[in-house]
Amino acid sequence: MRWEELEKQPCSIARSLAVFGDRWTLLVLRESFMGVKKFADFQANLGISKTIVADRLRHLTDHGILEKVAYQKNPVRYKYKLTRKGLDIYPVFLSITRWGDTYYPGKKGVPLVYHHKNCDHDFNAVSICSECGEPVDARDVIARPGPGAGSYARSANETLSEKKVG
Amino acid sequence: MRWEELEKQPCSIARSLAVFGDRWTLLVLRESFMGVKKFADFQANLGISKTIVADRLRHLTDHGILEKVAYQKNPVRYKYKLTRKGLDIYPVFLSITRWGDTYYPGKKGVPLVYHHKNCDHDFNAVSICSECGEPVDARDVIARPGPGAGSYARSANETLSEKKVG
DNA sequence: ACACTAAGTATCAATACTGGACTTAGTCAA
DNA sequence: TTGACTAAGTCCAGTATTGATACTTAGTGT
Repeated sequence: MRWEELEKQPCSIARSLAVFGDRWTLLVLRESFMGVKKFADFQANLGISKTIVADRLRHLTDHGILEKVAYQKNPVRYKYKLTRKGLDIYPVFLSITRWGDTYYPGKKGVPLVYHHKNCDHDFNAVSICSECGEPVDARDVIARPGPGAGSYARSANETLSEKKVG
Repeated sequence: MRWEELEKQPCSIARSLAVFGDRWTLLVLRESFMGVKKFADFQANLGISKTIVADRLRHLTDHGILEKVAYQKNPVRYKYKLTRKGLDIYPVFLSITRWGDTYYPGKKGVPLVYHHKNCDHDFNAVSICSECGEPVDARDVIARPGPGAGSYARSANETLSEKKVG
């Protein structure tokens, strides 16, 4: 399977990963969420070559996740800022952070503390069910084909029609 | 920066991505969450070579995310099941799904519908603040160094000490 | 004229991935 | 009792993709 084929799969995970599911793309996004905006800063913080930075920034810009804006003229210089579409990826990073904090906190504790301005508390992110408001556990979820499923075969020794997640 | 260096960074995102932030690893995990357990099914569903499947399953097993269990003897056959540590990655996939459903739902609607057995409703995942219970937006979060931060330099034209996310 | 900066590109070497053959330990069918 | 088949892999060669180094561009400052 190729990268571009991913985009066409009837699966929101595959389609999302086609957009930002690459190692460096995810790290570039992390930098964005940390407030980094300039090409040179992305490169310096990540310690990777300019080729990758340029490629990933272009990719994210093409997909409407970052916006390239000139912040000065003569010579023209650019910054990359998150669009609404990009900001909406934040829950993914909160979830990743939560998992990392839980299983790899380090000897002295977590590396970063996240503070919620609205309620003025340090917090963790919790994934809840939109309907009942309870935290969701993988074992309590069943995935069924939706209206956009189309017909495609998979195998897991059961059909996809009623499959327990996990 | 190399893959292994990622693991040592004082950042839960970097450390988590070192474990599962690879394209194929993420897709293997998706299959796991869809109920796939057997080597041959991972390979068939993903349409990738056995070499990669073997490599990624070993990687996930080594990191305690999947568990390799013999489900029969004579001849011995194995299945790969999610551990608690693995199941706890589920919120990451819920968040990815939510984003994909929002921005790439397809013409006919979402490809998969997720059903919460506990409340018997189809649902979406929402990332909320553990303290106030409100949905978290990237712009409302500030990241500060935590107890495990150590001293390391970054640049974003500001210090890391008080940085708005986004 | 020369050094310097931010933001890139071009070239080529390193790495990751594919596809096929092979392995192992067993079953089933003729 | 040979031959075909299965699941779960390994190994190897060739190809495709990725990434690091050096170069480019368009401007400023001295």
